Amino acid sequence: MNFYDNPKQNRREKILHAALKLFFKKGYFNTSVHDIRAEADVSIGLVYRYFKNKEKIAQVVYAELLQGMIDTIEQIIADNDSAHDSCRAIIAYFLEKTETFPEMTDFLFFVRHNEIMPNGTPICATKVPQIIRAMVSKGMETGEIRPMHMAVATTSIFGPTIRLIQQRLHGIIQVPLTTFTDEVWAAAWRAVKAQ
Amino acid sequence: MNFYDNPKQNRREKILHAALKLFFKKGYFNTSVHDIRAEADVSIGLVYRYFKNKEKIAQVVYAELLQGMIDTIEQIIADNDSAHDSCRAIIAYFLEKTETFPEMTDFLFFVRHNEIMPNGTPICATKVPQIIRAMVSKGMETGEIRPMHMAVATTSIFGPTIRLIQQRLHGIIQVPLTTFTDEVWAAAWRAVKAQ
DNA sequence: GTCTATACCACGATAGAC
DNA sequence: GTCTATCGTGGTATAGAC
Repeated sequence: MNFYDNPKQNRREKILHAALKLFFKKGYFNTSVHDIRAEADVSIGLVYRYFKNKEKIAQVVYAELLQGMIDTIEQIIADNDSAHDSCRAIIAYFLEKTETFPEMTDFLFFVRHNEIMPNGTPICATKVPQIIRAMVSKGMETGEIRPMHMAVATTSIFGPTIRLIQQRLHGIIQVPLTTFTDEVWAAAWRAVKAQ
Repeated sequence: MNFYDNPKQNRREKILHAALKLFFKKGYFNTSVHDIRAEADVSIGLVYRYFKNKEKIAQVVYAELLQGMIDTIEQIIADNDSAHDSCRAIIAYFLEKTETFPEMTDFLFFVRHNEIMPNGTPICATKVPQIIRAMVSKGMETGEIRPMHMAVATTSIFGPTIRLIQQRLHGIIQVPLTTFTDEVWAAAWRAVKAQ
């Protein structure tokens, strides 16, 4: 159980919640530890009792969000036996999460981790691309997906979805992304499916 | 003539050059005005003589980079008479620019403008999407592109390219993106072309 | 136009009581 | 575990000489 879906809310989780909320709203560098303290309604001393410094807060937020995404993606891949079905389910998950929990997709896809966490990320940021590549690679071997560069295949499948999310978070798109799930999936699949 | 392709380099342009270089390397918030001063080899007083504050520097950098991109895209659209050709040329331009001038695509596509420029962007950030939409819209009317939601069409065409750029800038992709131009274009076109 | 010196303050982080 | 009070630094911005 991660901090972001814990209704009990002990103080440590309240701090993480407050931090993510403010990072999303104002950005990491425009958010002071005092802001987090106030939002979480605890004292400044307590924040530093639980977390060594501000960067560490971001690292923990990041690690837990990422783990949640990895778990979901791995579960999806385990539950589906074609690349086709796995990809479709992952796209649906990304779009739906952006509507219900935009802080998550924003933080994982668009926050500049190198800038806010110069001292190495605990979990390798390339874990998700790795899992995705393995799944797509298998899809190519079985003949579902046409032979192409791995980088082109993965970005052709997920790039449109991620760009939709970016535009939605920027306010360029004003309707729920779930409206587009079927259509964006169909287009992505046309791009990569074997002839 | 914009600051970034001016070989003469008067002092104002040197400051803008230095700022963009450091924003790309360390990020806006990790770059102090003193850093910019040192990189441009001018005094701190001079920086503040030319620019009201740090945010203003970012605004000018942004406005000039964006204008350069808008000019190029408009030129491409004027030079080509099908959406097919225009899109291909724009994708080639994005990929090539990322190799020769990564600071540009990084700043325009992935910098969080709301965070570093809370006081309104001078040029509307949505100008490029507008131009793109008009061009794609025309392509739909002429029957080149299949009828679909505009947001899905544009992201299906350019999303893969933009995601490739993001991964390249993050070091996930280690070969020049121009390697993929033909392949990523072909895939994007399969996604949207009329049956 | 260009420089040096410095004011000012917000913020990250710590000390230490309870 | 939780709090209040406070320190020190780094960074934005200005003053004012040349």
